Amino acid sequence: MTIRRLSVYTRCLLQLEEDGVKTISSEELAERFNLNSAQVRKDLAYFGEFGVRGTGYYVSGLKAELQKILGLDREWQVALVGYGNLGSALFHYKGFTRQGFRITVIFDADPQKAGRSVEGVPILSLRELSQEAKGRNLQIGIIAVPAESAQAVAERLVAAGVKAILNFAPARLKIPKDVRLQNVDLSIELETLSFYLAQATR
Amino acid sequence: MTIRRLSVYTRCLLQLEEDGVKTISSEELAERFNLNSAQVRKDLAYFGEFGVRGTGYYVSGLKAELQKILGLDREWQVALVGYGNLGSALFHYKGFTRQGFRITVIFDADPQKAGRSVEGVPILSLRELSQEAKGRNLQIGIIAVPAESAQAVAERLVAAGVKAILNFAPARLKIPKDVRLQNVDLSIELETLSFYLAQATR
DNA sequence: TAGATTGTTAATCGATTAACAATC
DNA sequence: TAGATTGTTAATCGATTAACAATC
Repeated sequence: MTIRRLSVYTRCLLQLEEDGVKTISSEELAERFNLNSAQVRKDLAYFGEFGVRGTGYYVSGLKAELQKILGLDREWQVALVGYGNLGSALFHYKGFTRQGFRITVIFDADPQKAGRSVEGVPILSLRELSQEAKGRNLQIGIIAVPAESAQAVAERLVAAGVKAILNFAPARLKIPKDVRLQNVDLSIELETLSFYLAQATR
Repeated sequence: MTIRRLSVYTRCLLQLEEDGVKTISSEELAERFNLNSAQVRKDLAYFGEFGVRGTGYYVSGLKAELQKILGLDREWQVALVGYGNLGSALFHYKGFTRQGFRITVIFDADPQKAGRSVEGVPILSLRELSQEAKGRNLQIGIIAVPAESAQAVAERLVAAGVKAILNFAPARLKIPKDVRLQNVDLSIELETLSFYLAQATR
């Protein structure tokens, strides 16, 4: 949860910097997100003494620190697996590139797609993932394939040396403990909403 | 958090039912998700006495109860706004329909798309959202448009009577308190991973 | 120095877990 | 009745918040 908040702070600081704001207090920062100022200070202080008593935090300084902590000060090589609607949407989403996430290779099972390339990024055959992925120094894998093939894809990504996986397939992946897995489960999000609606109409 | 877990339990029970399993104990259920059995019992007991001491929970009975609690025993009318790559991916994602979420209308700003229809669902002009949405009894809106237009879309959805919004745009939406908002933020997910990677390589 | 705001300690709150009487 | 497992109370843990000395 702290990390998610750091991510939110960072985006806010980027905006503040653009707006020409030089310093910001924990109080102001907290206000923007309905958080507690003590929580903001604690989140930040955990990673170092970034603030100046009586003044607050220097926007660009803090931004740079947080980017470093979040690993946003470097480029990450990302493999996208699955180039259907979702995969395509993720590939074209500009927010990723802006932050140093570089999708350098795409894999897809469809022979029609494999062999082509989009915006200079090659689409390779899914079956060749294991060989093709090696030597590319991939750190992150994004899984955007149907649930059935997700586990197999995950295993190949792990074999290719990927240490972090973002999974959009509605499947419970089993992967080694040293590989970090982040699931995005659309059904859970929708069901949270329908729970709320169901409660409201009773 | 409890609601998210209920959602997970439900999916598990569906699987168990298919597998012909009749009863399951909180212990077994907990094991599957690395949870504590007391937590499972507490989550369930909060909504009623669904278990049988000495036996556990009847799979199909509990499934039905949870579906009712989560509002999955009825159909929800969903409006999808934005029919780009992401919107299209969401529309074709079968997981939604399976659970009673019916996308009955799509809105898009592109005049090329407006007027067409996909799988019998009309794509209407975004500008007409306010009028067109009325009378359709929409309960849920999914926002899959660029960040710039997200706020305007949200306001129109609210005006059309939508009480729950699932937002994929990287924007902080301001909406009335009685409307439930669920954000899916892809950047935060990726940044959580890059934080982990950055830590690991130090 | 006076005012502002941090970093941090102590207090509070909520969520998770352990333990067990109730009961099938 | 004996064994199993629930629902629930009490204990524990972790995260959030309040308070304040340190200090710019």
